[in-house]
Amino acid sequence: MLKSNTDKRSRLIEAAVMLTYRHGFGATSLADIAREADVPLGNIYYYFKTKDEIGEAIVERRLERFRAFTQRLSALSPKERLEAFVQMTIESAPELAKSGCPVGTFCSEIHKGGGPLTEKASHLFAGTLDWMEAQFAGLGKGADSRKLAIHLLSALQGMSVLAHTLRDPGLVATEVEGLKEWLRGL
Amino acid sequence: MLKSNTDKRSRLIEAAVMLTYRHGFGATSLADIAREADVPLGNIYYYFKTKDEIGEAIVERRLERFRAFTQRLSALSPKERLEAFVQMTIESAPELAKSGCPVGTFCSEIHKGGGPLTEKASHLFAGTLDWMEAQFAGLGKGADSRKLAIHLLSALQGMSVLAHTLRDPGLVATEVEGLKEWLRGL
DNA sequence: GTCTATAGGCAGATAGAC
DNA sequence: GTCTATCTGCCTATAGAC
Repeated sequence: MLKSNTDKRSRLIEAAVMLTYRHGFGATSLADIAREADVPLGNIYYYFKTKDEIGEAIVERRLERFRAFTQRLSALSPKERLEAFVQMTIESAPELAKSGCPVGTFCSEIHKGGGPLTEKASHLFAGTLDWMEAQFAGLGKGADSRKLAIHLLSALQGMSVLAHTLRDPGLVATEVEGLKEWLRGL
Repeated sequence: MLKSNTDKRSRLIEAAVMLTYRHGFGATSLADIAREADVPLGNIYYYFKTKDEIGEAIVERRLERFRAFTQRLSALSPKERLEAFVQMTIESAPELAKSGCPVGTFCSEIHKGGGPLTEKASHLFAGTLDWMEAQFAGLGKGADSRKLAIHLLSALQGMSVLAHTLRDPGLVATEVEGLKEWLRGL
């Protein structure tokens, strides 16, 4: 019973993560999520009281994924970790061109609403920035670390917006090459 | 009769531009636009057959504004024009932190839908890129001009996404400073 | 050209049987 | 815990009087 419980809940979140990434949070209906997860519409409300609660679950799932990803980099040096992070964006260039950055597009959309989800969504960027800052600090960048983290994330976000809007995955490789050179020169 | 006609139509577009910028295109209803423009709801359909047609009008209005802006820079040198462009983002830092880049957030949202508006919205970025490319070409950058244009627009978009999501207008000044230095060094 | 009233559909959310 | 049926409200779009 607990198993099927978490199974369904997890399937719902996974479906919500994917559909929201592809079509946006507002454009994804609970019926869409239920169908994708193969769960009856009304049953969603046993797991989530409101649609916004699903939004919170999406944020948490993405945070978990991010933590899992950075943990896999724990054996590397700070500089190698940062390089691995930007390398990841090259590998996901096709998805970036199709739907943009999963974190950036979600945050942008949610922040236009101004509702209670806004604060929760901010954690996604804040968490990424904190991790990047820690890597730059590990590189000996001291007080500049935060600024460098913002600069790096900003560059990746801009690249994603353009690759998405111009539907050009090749743009990712070009911009990332410049970023890697920038990282090496630090 | 023609006057009041264009008046109303123009008021509707202006209201749509503003509300869509603040809350997103999908989250803005025709009723919202009608109320803001002080036009009865049903009367919208005399000017626009569908909501998507309002989206197209939004794109066109923004393109006009962009052309008007670049025309005001015609007396300057190519480098001064680019500097004026990035300077503009500093002046609009408060709005950027509140609602993001008007062009970037609109394009991001529309591109998730995949509808017929998508192509139209692309013109916004394409037009900006073409203009930037022409300035870099005027600087003697030749074949590198397109890449430089993409890099500049990408940096501005990334900055906007972060300023928006972190609600931090101060971030704009910091990033633009780096961009201005980059421009001077070209 | 302008406006009111409303159709028709789909969204989020709930009730209640099982 | 699960699922069907349904409520309520808002959305886009239309009909039709003026």
